[in-house]
Amino acid sequence: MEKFGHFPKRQVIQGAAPIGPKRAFDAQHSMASRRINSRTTSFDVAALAGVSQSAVSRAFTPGSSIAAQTREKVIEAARKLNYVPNSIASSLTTKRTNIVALILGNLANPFYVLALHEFSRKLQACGRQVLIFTVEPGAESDEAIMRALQYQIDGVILTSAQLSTRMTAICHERGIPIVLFNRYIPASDASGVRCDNVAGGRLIAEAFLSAGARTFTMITGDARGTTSQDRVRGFVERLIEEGIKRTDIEEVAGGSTYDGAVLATRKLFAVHRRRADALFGVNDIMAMGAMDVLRFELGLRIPEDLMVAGFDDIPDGARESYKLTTVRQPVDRMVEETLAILHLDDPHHPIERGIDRPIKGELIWRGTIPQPSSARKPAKRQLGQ
Amino acid sequence: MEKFGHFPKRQVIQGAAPIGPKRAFDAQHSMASRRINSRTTSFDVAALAGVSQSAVSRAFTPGSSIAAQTREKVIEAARKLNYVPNSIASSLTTKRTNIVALILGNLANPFYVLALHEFSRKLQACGRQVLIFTVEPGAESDEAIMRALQYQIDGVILTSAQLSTRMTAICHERGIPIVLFNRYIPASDASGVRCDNVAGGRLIAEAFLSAGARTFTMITGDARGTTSQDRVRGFVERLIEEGIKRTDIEEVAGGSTYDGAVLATRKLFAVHRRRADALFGVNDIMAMGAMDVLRFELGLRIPEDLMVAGFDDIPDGARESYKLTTVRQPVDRMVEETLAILHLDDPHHPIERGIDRPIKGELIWRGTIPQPSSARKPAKRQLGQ
DNA sequence: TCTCTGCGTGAATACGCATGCAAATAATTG
DNA sequence: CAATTATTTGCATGCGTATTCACGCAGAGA
Repeated sequence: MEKFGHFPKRQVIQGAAPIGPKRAFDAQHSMASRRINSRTTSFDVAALAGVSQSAVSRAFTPGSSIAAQTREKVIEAARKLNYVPNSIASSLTTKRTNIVALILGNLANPFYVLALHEFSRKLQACGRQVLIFTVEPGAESDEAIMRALQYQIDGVILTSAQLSTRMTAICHERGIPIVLFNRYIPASDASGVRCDNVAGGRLIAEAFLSAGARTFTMITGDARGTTSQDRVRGFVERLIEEGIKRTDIEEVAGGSTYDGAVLATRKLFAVHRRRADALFGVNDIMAMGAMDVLRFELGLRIPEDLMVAGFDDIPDGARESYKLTTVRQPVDRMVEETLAILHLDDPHHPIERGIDRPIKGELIWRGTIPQPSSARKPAKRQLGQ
Repeated sequence: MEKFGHFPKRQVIQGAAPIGPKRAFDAQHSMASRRINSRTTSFDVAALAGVSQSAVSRAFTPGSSIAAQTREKVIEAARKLNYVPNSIASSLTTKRTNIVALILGNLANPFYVLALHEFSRKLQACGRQVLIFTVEPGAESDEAIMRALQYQIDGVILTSAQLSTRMTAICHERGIPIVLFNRYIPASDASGVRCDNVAGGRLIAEAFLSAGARTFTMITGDARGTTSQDRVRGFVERLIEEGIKRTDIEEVAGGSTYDGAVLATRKLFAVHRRRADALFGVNDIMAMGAMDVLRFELGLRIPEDLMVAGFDDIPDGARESYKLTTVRQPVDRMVEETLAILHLDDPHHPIERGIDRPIKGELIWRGTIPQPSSARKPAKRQLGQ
């Protein structure tokens, strides 16, 4: 891809009326405004409103020192010219772009779509923009972060992608906060917000146990991330406490995807002819992949023949086809915490390093585990309308 | 939200070695680089490499006039300082941000996630960034577009949101191309790329007819958009051609969402006790909502008791739980065409107005319509790995 | 050896806006 | 009414980079 291009010079119109040195500026700009693609600038507005460019700037800067009447004049002139302030230019002086980079590693998992939506909503609500970077699942995020830095973003949010120590350092060195979403890196300088995955794993174990399960299978996710590991850990921990033998818990890697879980389930049950009472998909999308294989390829009934649980509580899992019992990750609060750690409102706030903020999830009973008597109504969640 | 903040002035260090006026610039910048949050600039790199700032700029501009040896020196110095060019500053002079605004109206429909992913991938591949705006479904996109304009984006892509004539005009006036994705507005200045929805609707009708259906129901989407209308039109058109009576085709609005389709289906079949051979969900997500009601609330078998078809071919519909027969929208080509109309590579290309580019979809046979003998293997599509 | 190209280079400047500073005006007080 | 104080305003400048212009210099041709 060629980066260079031909950018036309401003044409100097010769026949213009003679003007004094003081008006040179205005003239230059009003000439320019005839050109196609020329933006109208604060000078144009200033000229029309009969004030200085500073006044225009102030009119659009909340809290700055300007008379209400002047502001109105300016706003009116701006309206006439369809003027909008150039955020790019403004960023150059303020050193704030109001842009946050969101690095997405796995859009195939609806959980991250949920997160994206929530981030976008909340950031838009406070006048920021979201710059998206998609990274192939499991790939390094280094390149994406470097690109983000070029755009002088105010902060970086990283979901499901690897983060190198070097990148963390580079961001911090520049005063750019970076927060991991739904993961954390132990003993790292990078901060992160996540669900309390260990506790969540325990909730699932608890649910299975309460329904009488004694032998278990797990489909695990990305082995490099703590997220999957922690869920597994909490799950196993709780089972062991209850006297389950480790040999009665089998795990297979499902790569965090639906398709990966399909393969894993086939291997587990069709090839190895594994018998188990319960299957824990370390996230919902994998649990759903497993369910489809169990039901449609192996002819098993859920939960009668085998119980299933997931983790995340994505909207898809709530549908009648799955009615997946799961642990709800409180996306809303997680997003809130993530933004809080970014301190977008206060550029001078020292960067929060090494924070690990686990947030409790909640067990959502639906149809894939027989429910004890002390039951509540099944919960549901929606995205959008 | 306060926009203003206190930005510390650069501290002038007094005890610095005496320097000539020529080096004042360099000194200022190298002093600055000690400050927290200070970016290293092209001047810093220039100083270290022993060249002028122009040379640094040229080193990072492909195709510019610079000796290979000089470029290397500069790149080396930049590497040492972790320097990356400031795209914001560069945009100020080039008038190109390499940012494209993507306005999303309905992330709850995986089709748009698919599109987002593809846009992101393709744009990143050619060195552009994607600035995301989410708009509540059905809401005006005006505000989002105005925000995008502030950021001097190079183009706007609009999915599933209303576009006012005024906004189209404002964008065009500024030389910003705007393209509708998956919709078009008749007799409008705005260009758009979409699937050939009429033809797609006909494909579905054809499939139903080939399986022997004679009475039909439809769950329709957004009545304001042409997308749903066209699919319905093609569908009905083909049925009428085959001698189906209009009274044997009923339609209910499903609001383009899963939940809306659930309600619509209940109304249609549970309340009105409608009988029909086939149900056409105007998009996959609605067809899936309908299927879940038909199967789990009404106990109907698909396709034995009732055939179903969707439109889009989202990955979710391909799963064993649904195996939805549908029309595949060629996202890949649609995205390509959309970007082509944007002409990002050539800022001087006149804006393409009023283009309507329909792209043929393809019928994907899966399990929800009994398949005639001339069958192919069911197709599958994936997002991500 | 001396012009004629043409490439490489540095100095200077513009891009559009925010802000420190000082001047000017308005509001307040004694 | 004069003396302050508070509020507005304009001027000038800087933010970091791309690009124009003019100049230096090496190799080509005469």
